[in-house]
Amino acid sequence: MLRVTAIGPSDEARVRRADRETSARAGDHRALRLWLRLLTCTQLLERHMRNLLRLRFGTTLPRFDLMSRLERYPEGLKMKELSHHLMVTGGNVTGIVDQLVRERLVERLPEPGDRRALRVRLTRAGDEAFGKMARAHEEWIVSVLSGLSRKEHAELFRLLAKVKSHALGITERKDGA
Amino acid sequence: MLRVTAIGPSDEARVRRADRETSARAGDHRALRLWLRLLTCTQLLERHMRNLLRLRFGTTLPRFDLMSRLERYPEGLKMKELSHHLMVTGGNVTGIVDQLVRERLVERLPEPGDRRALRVRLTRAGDEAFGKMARAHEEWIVSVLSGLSRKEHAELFRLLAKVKSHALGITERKDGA
DNA sequence: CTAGAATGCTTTAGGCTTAATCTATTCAAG
DNA sequence: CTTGAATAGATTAAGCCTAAAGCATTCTAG
Repeated sequence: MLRVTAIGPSDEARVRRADRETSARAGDHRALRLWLRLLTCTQLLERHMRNLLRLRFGTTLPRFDLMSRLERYPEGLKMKELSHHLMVTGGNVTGIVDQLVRERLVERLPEPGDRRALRVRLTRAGDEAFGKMARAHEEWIVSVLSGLSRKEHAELFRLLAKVKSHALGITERKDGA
Repeated sequence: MLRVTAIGPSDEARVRRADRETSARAGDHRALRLWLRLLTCTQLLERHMRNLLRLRFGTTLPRFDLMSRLERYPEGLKMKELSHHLMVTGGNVTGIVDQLVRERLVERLPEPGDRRALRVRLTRAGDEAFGKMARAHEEWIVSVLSGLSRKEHAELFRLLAKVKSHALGITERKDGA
């Protein structure tokens, strides 16, 4: 029941694949197809990264992201700041930091002027562990995106910026209609 | 500690936002920045959709996705096929179908020639419920992606296709190095 | 026919994520 | 100073998702 219509890679590839966006119907709106493709792409790459992080380093993407953020702030970040940077809820950050603290990769320090707040920082061990992972991670990303020319990279970057800023404009209105 | 260097929207927007990709350092590889932007964009849109589905219809994106897939196959799909289409594990599909069955939106039917397999199909109620949601969903998508011209849509679509096919080539190799 | 492999699905354990709620602390108005 | 609102973080309940293991059925060599 797969479409055999037009564009795309080899026949084998078309048959082998039947993911979320491949079989969008002809009548579907352009925007819908674009969204499905965006979603598929991201999931594909994200899954690839998750697998590699798990197999090579026994860690997960959220843990890696959090450490990656801390690595840019040697003085540490408050929980609130972390949750803002990572675009996740505070409760989520609490859980991930808990694990990393257990593994001695990050530490919670009191925030001098505010007894409510905590400052989270990479430990020395965390910094070292992150360094190794970051180098590998960047190689993986470069490799998985190497199908595009430098020019295409730039164009994709530009278009995504536009999507992002327009979406921000919409989602920041309190209701979404 | 935010970069105040170059491109981007207004100053307020730059300050207000501090998400995952905004503060990538100058030395980071192009590919890394592109990946972070792709991730941010997708998450932004995905979160928007999740919120709308929850607020307007009391449902979730995975449930919507599954029903959306079934809607294209009136004769139903086997669990295996569903998990392939949705790019998730079989166990995951089992759980989501369980819920939808409880809500009488889909039904499991025996597969005639194979007593191991099950065929999952929208019920009449499920089909009606999905119709309403799908119309709203498409409007939301069109709106959130309306910042791009028709030409830009096409270009983004093309570039993502390239990313996707290259990534598929890589992730299909058994190891990722 | 009959092992043994493969397949379709479910179950389990564990991690991620959210919204909502709670506690402690800080801030601001009177 | 005191009261009440706001803020920082943690906790809880529920859903999503995965990898791995398990069960039943089907297929395939011999």
